[in-house]
Amino acid sequence: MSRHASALAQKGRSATIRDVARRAGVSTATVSRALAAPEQVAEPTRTRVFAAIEAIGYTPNAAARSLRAQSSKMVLALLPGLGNSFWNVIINATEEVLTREGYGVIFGDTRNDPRREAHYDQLVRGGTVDGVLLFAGRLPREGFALLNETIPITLVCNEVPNLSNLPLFEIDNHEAARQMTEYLIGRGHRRIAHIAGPSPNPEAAERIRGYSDALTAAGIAFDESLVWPGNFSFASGARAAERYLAMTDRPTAIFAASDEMAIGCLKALKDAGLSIPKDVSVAGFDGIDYSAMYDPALTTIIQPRAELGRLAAENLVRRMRREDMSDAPTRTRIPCSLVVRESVGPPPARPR
Amino acid sequence: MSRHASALAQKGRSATIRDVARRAGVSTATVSRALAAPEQVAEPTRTRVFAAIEAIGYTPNAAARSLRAQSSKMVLALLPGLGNSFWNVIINATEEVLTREGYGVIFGDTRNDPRREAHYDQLVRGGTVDGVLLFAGRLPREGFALLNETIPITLVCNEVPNLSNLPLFEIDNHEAARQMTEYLIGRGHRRIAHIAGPSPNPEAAERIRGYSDALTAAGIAFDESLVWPGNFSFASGARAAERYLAMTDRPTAIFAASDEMAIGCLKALKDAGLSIPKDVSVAGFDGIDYSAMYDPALTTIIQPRAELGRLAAENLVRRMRREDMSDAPTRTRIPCSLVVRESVGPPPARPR
DNA sequence: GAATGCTCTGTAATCGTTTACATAACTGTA
DNA sequence: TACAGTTATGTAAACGATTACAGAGCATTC
Repeated sequence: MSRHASALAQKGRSATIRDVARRAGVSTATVSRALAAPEQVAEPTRTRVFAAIEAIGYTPNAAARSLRAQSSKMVLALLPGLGNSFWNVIINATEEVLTREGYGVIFGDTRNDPRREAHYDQLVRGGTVDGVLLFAGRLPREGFALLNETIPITLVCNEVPNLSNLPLFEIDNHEAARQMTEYLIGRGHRRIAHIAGPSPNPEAAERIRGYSDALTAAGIAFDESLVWPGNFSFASGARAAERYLAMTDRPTAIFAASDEMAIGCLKALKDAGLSIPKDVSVAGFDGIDYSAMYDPALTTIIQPRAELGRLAAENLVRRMRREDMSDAPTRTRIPCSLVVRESVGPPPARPR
Repeated sequence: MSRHASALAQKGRSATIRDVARRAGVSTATVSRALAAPEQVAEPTRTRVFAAIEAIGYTPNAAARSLRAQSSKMVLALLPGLGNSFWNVIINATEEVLTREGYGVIFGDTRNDPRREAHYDQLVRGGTVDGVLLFAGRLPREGFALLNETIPITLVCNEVPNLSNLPLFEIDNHEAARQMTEYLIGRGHRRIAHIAGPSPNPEAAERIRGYSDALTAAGIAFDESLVWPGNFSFASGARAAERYLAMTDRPTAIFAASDEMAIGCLKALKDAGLSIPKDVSVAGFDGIDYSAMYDPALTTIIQPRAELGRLAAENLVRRMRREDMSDAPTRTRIPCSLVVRESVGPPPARPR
């Protein structure tokens, strides 16, 4: 017996269910059952089986299991940029939930590259994954094979135009942006600029709408020239700062659609010798970890990122397990909060 | 024919190699060969096969392929904390390389949790992955089944005590820390504190050694009470700041073993009313994106993170492909650079 | 004592590929 | 013409699990 085990080890081949069955003196069916439904096998047999498993050091082969069971217990999480710190917490939370529920997670990033898109497409169509968590705003060309609805897909923080019938978890971007703008107005600002997110992004558009609606509600005319383009990056925040500095009739507050842009802008402003919030107020959006560490600490909207990730993952799990077959296009909006810190103050007294 | 295809679609079953073979009027072997080694199948046949594949929309089943080929084309990347911004760039680079080379990546985080460790252990032993990229400093208990050397493992930025015979890619932490300390001394500092990394971490220890060696070389006595504990987090940097503020005989410079600790410290110092670098200098380590955006911008050591990730991934790929069978324990040290920014200045003039 | 039901286990088909081996159809050469 | 050497294809056996079905053994019921 032990000679056999060592022979296995030498061949580099790992133990199979047959080896376990042989050692325990039962059939492979019994071993399989002992693992999947222990209550169905008699106590003495079960003990023998587990002893054999332990002795041989057996782990079921995932490929064989997937093949037979037609399910891989794997999930694909597709992000727009793996390196962005906004996603950190969400990634963590989803990984947490999925691992707990017995799923592995494959993280991916298409970057608009057709070859990468094809790669992830294969993963879906080849049955490597049982479900997809879509963080990426843009869908691989032709909408992926995903659309065939072969496996469940859940959207997180990113509405996807051609996938409007899928469950989506996000905050109310319109409301949050409205709230922040209202707050700025409340502090006395009337000329407020907005550094927007990338234009094809529906969430960015919602934030612009919230900003604009708040202005209108306060009787302030929406001025399109105060909406500056951005793409959520530091660099685009810095570009917005340049724009600001070049102006003669400067706004008294700048509301960025992401913390990274706010910080990029802040840094450029400070480098130009301005003092925040004395000379100009800056507000962010997202509530990434750094927003609290910056000096001045950023007044921003805190997205409950962990909760978003958790809920989306749980939704996906339920659907992969067919527990939740309601295919109603549920759009779940998690409440988020405005946190007042140091980067926003009253507008500077106007020199007359 | 098309009735058949739609029948398939209706059953929800995806097309198999048999369907392709039937449609193209060849055997499954030929289809398989057309895919794996096109030059082995005659031109007209090949065209027919590809036409059939296209028409049916066939993608090989990954589980079946893995089972038969005994390899999954998947890699497990184990990190200490998925959400840490130090890893972002490295994650990106490894994902980039591995995807390009036709591998999928599963990112994981054990968090010292036995259940999670077991989960990842299964992944390795069950053949879900062909190789492991180990970013985590600590190995799952008992050293994982990994140690059986069934599949290649490559270490990144983290020496693992019981895995000293594996290829490792990192910077020269001792040299980098020595260099930074030397720089601080060069700016006139003689009383320099060090916020250390977590104590079991070999890299953290190397940095302490570099710091200490530089002091000694400059004829400054190493003072153990100036080495403060930390764990690479903002919070531990802030705790170090408290310690500093409570001192009567304060050091003139603080050298943190990570940028996050430096920033946490900086923020606490500034909140206490100190001005950096006028009142005290602060240096970081790592060169994360935020280090350049902070105010003052952080003088730090820039780790070539993308290169580290790329090299490690390429090394792993070679070994998974058996192209590089040299099992020599190669420790590759990538050079890194000190970048001078704003957070370090000369020591303040001493009041006498 | 036969019929019925229950619990436990085994037999063998199946999942969808890959690939060793066999075969067939050529080409070229002696 | 026969034989060897190519080249292109097919046949069928794996890979390692799960599971429908069947059967054995035993207790219960009429």
